[in-house]
Amino acid sequence: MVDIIKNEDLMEAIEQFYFAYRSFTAGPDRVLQERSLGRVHHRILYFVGRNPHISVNALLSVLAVSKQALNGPLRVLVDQGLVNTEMSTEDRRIKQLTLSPEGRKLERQLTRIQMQQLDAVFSRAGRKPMQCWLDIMREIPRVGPL
Amino acid sequence: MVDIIKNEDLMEAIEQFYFAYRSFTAGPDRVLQERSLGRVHHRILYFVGRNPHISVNALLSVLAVSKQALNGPLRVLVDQGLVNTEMSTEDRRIKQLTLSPEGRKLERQLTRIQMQQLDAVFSRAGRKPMQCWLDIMREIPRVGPL
DNA sequence: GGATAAAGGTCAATATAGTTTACCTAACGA
DNA sequence: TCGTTAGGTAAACTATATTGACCTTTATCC
Repeated sequence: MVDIIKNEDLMEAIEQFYFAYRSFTAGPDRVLQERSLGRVHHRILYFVGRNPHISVNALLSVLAVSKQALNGPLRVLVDQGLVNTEMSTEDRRIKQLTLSPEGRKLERQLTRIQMQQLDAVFSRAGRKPMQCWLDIMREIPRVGPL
Repeated sequence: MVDIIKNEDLMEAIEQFYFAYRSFTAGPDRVLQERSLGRVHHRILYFVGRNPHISVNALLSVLAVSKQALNGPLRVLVDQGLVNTEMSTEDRRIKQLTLSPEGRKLERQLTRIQMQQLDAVFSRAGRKPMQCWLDIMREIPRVGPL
C-alpha cells in the first residue's frame, strides 16, 4: 500500500490553512475594530446566535477560554445591549444568554462577510467539493488536540 | 439557476473552520510553550524553512506584521542558534535567513505534528477530497481581504 | 437544617503580542 | 553627494490572555 498523500501536499496544506484562515478572519476584524470590539466579542455573538439561551458555563467550554477572559467582553456586549440575559426558571443560578435585535444585526453583519467569502469559493468549486471540504474540516479536531 | 450552496452549509463551514484551525494550531503551540516561544517564532521557522535565504523584508511581507513585531522573535531565534544570517553578496544591506540544523530539527518537529494530523484526515478521506480541500483553501484568500 | 458544590462575578498581578511613532546606521544607485 | 532602501531599536501604548484568590447566590446531598 503506497502513501496516497505526499509530503509536499501536506506542506502546502499547512501553508494554505494559515493563509486561508488569516484571510477568513480579516473581514470581520475590520468591522469589529470600528466598534472597538475584538474576536472574543465576535465568537460570543456567533455562538450565542447559534445557541440561544446558552449558559455562561457552556459558552466557556465551547470557547475554551478562562472565565475572566470571557467576562470582560461579555459584560461589554450586555452593557451595549447586544446580548440579553435572563435567569433560568429551573435553576436560578444559571444565566441564559440571547442576542438582542441589535446584537443579531451585528452578528449577521459579521457572519455575512464570511458567508459571502465562502460562498464565492464554494459556488465556483461546486457542491461536492464543498462537502469534501466540510467533511475534512469536521474531522480535523477529531484526530488532534481539542 | 438555483443556489447550490445553502445558508446552513455556510454557517456550519464558518464554525468548523474555527474549530479546525484551533485544533490545528494547538499541537505546535504546546511544544513551543515549553521553549517559551510563540506562534510568530513558529511562522518564522516555517517560512524560513520553506524559503531559504529569504530576506527580512520578504519575511515581513509574507507574515504581514510590523518590523518591530518580527524583530524580537527573530532575534531570539538567531541568538538561540536556530536561524542563521548571512549578507547577500550582491547587496550587502540584505540579510538572508536560513535554518541551522537545530532550527531545522525544531521546524520539522512542529511541522510533523501538523502533517500527521492532516495526513490522518486526508488518508481516510482519499486523494481527491484532499485536492478539493486544497483547491478551496487556495481560493479563499483570492476572494477576500489579504 | 447544615455542609458542600456549582454557577457566576470580580480584583489583582502578570505575561505576551502586537501596534504606532520616531530615529538610527549601513549600503546602494543615480 | 543625495535620496532611497534594508535593517535595527526604543518608548509608549493597547489588547488579550493568563492564574490565583475571594465573593454571592442557589441547588443539592445527607
